[in-house]
Amino acid sequence: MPPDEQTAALQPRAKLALRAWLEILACRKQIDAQLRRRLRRRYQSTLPRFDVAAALYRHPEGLTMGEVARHLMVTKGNITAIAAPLEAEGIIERERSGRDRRSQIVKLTKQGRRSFAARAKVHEGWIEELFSGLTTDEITELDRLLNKLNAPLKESGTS
Amino acid sequence: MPPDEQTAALQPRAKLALRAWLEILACRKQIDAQLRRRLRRRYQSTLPRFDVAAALYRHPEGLTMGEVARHLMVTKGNITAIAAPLEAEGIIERERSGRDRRSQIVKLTKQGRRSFAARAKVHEGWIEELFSGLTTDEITELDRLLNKLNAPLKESGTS
DNA sequence: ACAAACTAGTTTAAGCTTAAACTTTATTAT
DNA sequence: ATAATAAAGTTTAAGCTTAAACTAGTTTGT
Repeated sequence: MPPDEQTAALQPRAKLALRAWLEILACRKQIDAQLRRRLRRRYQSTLPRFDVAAALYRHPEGLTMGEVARHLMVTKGNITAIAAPLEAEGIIERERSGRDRRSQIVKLTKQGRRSFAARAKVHEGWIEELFSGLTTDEITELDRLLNKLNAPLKESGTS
Repeated sequence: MPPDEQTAALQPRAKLALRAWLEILACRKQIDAQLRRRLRRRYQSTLPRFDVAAALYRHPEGLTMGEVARHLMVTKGNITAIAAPLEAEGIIERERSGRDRRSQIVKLTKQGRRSFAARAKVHEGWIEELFSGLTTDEITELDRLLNKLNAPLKESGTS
């Protein structure tokens, strides 16, 4: 049998998708590495901790541990692990929920809000810098395509 | 000072980029989770091991440990860790390089090539399925945008 | 009331990843 | 030649992440 009849001719779409997937991985890895390095050098902190703080910043009323996990699309056990150092640093605080004694409400402390607000501005600048290769229209289009790609995948949630 | 004059009015581009970045993270996480789960269920294996095998499959002449690390954009220590189980499973083999005795040439074993070829076909099907939300043209455009985003970031390499 | 089923959060074990220190071998400059 | 420098790969410590088992508290069906 001719070796490339099947792989090359019949599946161009699969190859394209594979290329795009590898490119998603590459972009994510590069940007992630940059952000991690900068967070570490400048704040002696990490990206997962930043992400938890970001979720709580957007929800001043507080979130349960499980809600934080859902927002970040990770397991609950992961949040347990990240919350410990954040609490030790005085960034977050937890109180037992009145209505459900298994549950606890996690919030940023006053100090945590102040410190996150400052870091978020800096972080935004980093992102803009890392996206400097694209025009504003291209960024918009990229966001649209990624949203469309992501939409059908959202059904199966992390727990 | 008015609180939103700066953040809202002067930096729409940064907000767009931030949204796109979060969308990259979300897509990557969803697809990654799907692939990991399927590799585990079907082959009792992992994505990092698949990635190492893929790099070696594309280079039948063999690669040094450092070259594998560069292809995968991870540290050399990481490859050391992933190579151990792959070697134990009989997927890869290593031989000391003649010209440089620090170096070693890593290759897929015959069995490793056979097994990877089969898995790669299945994997490609999974990717195509996970990209079913996009048209072929959209996938092409997505790939183009990600390439453009990635290009300037490639300068600073992992080691 | 109360047993069964469920849910919130933690713990555990395993694997991935990095940065930095380290060992061994090569290269370079004198 | 040989000392300084650099490079290949490994090791170590720390942190992230998941899946699965577990604890404690809640809800549901009878």
